[in-house]
Amino acid sequence: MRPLFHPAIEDVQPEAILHALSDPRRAAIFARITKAGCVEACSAVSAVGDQVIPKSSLSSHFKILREAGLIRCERHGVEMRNHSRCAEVEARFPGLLSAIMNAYAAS
Amino acid sequence: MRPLFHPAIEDVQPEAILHALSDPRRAAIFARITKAGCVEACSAVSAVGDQVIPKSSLSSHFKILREAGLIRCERHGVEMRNHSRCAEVEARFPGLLSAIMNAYAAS
DNA sequence: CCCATAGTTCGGGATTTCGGAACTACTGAA
DNA sequence: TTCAGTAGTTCCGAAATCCCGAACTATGGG
Repeated sequence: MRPLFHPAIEDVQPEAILHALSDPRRAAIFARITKAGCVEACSAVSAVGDQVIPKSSLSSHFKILREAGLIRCERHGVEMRNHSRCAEVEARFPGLLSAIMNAYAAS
Repeated sequence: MRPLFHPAIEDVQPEAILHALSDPRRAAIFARITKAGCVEACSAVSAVGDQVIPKSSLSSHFKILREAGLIRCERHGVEMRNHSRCAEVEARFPGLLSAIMNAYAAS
């Protein structure tokens, strides 16, 4: 399997990050990956709140997060490990991710 | 003319703000309104960069910014005055708007 | 092999966005 | 008061995007 595309941190665009996180389900997925020590399988987040997410939708959510530069995905056997790129993104856009996650937590 | 709808600051949702600002043109419009002492006519931002924005599109951009709680619009004679709600939003979601605007400025 | 599991891709229906044209709201001048 | 001009909104069809079930691919264990 060919390795998945990940943008270099300097190619990461604010609009892509805002678009990715403007969906509360994606924001919740990203928050969970970031909190969970930066490693988790995709299907581990098969539901957000009480809402079940079909796996085709889930797959596209992960793709959007990945292409926005928010997560890094690599296959380990049959499952995927998802690492948060939180630290890299924070270095490039200081305060952005923490402010967004705080805003969701406060709402 | 009936007054335009504006959400109360406590009803403002992070996803609406992120969605509104995930479009670089809307982000540029918001930045301009915020910088320009919080007052400006809609048609004063008829272009962003070298890209002309048709007025029906401009109207919908302003509507999205307004309904997201980012700006306050009121008619004064034939034109509209747009005030940034930046301070209110910063109070509700500390650091959010400044981080977003900095990210755009840095990219 | 064959099966089970984890994700991806495909397809087409629902939703959203875009922008030109027509419309409304307001002002000032004749 | 009527007319003309300016500022924005609404309408509507085309284009783009989102959503999710079904089919498919990739991997590992019997």
